[in-house]
Amino acid sequence: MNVHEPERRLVTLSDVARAAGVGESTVSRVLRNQGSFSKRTQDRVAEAVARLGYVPNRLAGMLAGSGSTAGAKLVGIIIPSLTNIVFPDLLRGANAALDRDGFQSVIGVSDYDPAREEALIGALLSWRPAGLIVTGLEHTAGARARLRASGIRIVEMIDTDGDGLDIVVGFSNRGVGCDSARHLLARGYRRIGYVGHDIALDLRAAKRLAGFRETLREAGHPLAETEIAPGPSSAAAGRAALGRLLARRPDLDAVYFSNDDMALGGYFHCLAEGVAVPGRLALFGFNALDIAAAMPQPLTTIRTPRLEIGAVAVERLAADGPAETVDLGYELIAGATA
Amino acid sequence: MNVHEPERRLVTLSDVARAAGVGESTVSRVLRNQGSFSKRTQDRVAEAVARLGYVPNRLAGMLAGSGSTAGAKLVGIIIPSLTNIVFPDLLRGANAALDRDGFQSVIGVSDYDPAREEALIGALLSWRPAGLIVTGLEHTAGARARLRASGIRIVEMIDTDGDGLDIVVGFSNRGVGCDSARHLLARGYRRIGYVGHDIALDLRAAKRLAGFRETLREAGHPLAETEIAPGPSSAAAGRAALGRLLARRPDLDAVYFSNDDMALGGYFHCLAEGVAVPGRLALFGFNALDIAAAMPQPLTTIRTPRLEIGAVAVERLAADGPAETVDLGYELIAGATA
DNA sequence: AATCAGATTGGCAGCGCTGCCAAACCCTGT
DNA sequence: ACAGGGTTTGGCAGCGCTGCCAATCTGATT
Repeated sequence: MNVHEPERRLVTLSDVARAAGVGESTVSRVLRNQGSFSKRTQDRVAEAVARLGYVPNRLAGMLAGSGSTAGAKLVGIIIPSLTNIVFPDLLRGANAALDRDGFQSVIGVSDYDPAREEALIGALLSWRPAGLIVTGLEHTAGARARLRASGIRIVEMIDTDGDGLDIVVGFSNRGVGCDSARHLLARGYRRIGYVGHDIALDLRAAKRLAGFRETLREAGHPLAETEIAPGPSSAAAGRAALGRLLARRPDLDAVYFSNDDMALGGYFHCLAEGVAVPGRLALFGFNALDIAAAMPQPLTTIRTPRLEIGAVAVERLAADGPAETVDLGYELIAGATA
Repeated sequence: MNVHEPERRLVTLSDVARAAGVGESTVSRVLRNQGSFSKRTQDRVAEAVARLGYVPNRLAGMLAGSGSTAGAKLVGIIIPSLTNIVFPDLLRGANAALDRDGFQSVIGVSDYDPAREEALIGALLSWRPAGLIVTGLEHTAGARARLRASGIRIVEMIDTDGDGLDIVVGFSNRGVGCDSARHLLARGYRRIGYVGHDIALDLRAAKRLAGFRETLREAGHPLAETEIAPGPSSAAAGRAALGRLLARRPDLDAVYFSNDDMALGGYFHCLAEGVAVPGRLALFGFNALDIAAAMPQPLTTIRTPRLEIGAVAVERLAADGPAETVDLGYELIAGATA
């Protein structure tokens, strides 16, 4: 814009060194509080930093520091979506642990698209992170290859039903489905339906459904009917889908939802249509959203350790233990709807 | 771990150059698809990249590229929270635009703490981003100084009620409060209360309340009573707070909530206690969450252009227009609760 | 065959910081 | 006054990549 602008170069570490009358490495040591230096030097450096408004350049720092022990204090995180509150929760858990350990994070959102995930993996690896946290166990062959070739720590979170590349932190989605089914059976429900969202997008939901279905079948009361809403989960989708399901099968006495969003929508349908819950129809969700607990009748659902998963994922990345699967479990919340 | 491990150095650009039998700068040009090179060279480079599994080092790239025109394709984003779906939505909008323009983002979460925001600004600036997107207009003096000194583009999003540092993208929260009040007045409600969450944390909510309160006062029907739930907004907090409010003032005929989460909780309270909505009590929210539209009676609320705000924020960062305020407006959704 | 503009290409100096190592100091004890 | 062991310090070579510029090559033109 202004041709005469003196092309203000940003303040660099060597500017600080000059201003403080010390060497560059001394400034570097003081700023990282590493190695030894006198109090006097420290004060002079601090003064110069403040006076010049110096902001360290992490890019340069990480570049220079790489290759050696110190390494990058950076982790990449890939989640499939920001819309479902579950994933921001994972980030929240991870963030807390990240801050504690002085790490930074770079985040990628795959929109449930495996190809996009693969691309994101490449993008994040190019930051040379100390580790990568991805969601789920299913990845394209290319993604798997890249992760393996990267040579860094990998954490796959949320799902423990399958083989992981390195560290896996989560719980058994299959188990969730089984336990959900057992609960409904134990309460005496027999004509049970399922309302889900597009399962191609959400492999974990598919695993829950598989466990649920199998448990019902083994008990001799096979899943009576399913209704899949197109697109991602939402209360609106759940409400509409339950409507369609009941239109086809008015005899159902319980419905299992792919998650609480859908279940909440189902509950709204029941309220709107005067379907007594759980007398006439029982509802069962998944995730234990805060909002589900505030309903007039608290939703019966499964609490998943979302924050813990994020936190443990980061911990394991930082530590350098062996490859392993950490099952954080889940908890059935017996609400008033089933 | 393994002492004998050949200290596998990662593949670098010069390895690729050697493998492809071309110069480093040629590889660089091909990879960035910039400058000119022959088809044959391109193929050879592509082959070498694939064979060696080369992953470019962005750190080095950005370091080298800085100082010149090209500059960093990186923006920093600071939001106060991940819990409230509003902020992930902003990220979502920003992400879409970011991808389109080939930018990467680094995200910071301030937990509504101004001091933490200031620290995050420092942390993000050290990535030498092309621009920074922050939330709201209120920052500590130190934060403001750092932003100004950074010399990069700054976007403050969501709130247009005040002076911005550079670019401001959002809507008038004060206006939202005013229009909400006018709507309730127009519908004939006179004994109006307010249910909010900790306002020290959420300056935007405070501005809405101020506009709401003033409009009511001017109309001669001042706000009858307020109830502030401690902590962040949630359905549970809204439900409990409405309970307390009505216990004190059973005569209220309408309640304005700090947002839809709180309003949803309020609605649940009404359902649970048999308070007729809107006959006995009208409810008015803010944000137009998807879930609010799926309620048996759609919530009357205000739709905010969250995705657009994120997208426009990024666009303005990338373009280099003048400092200005972009008001994206909002829309009153007349539901069935008020 | 010589000439010339334009297309391709390679070499190399940094970008700002950290790691390594030698140099300079600072105290003791003798 | 001098050696010996720790504490501070500064110099400088990279980290891997891009920008700049000169060198080389290409094909068409004269």
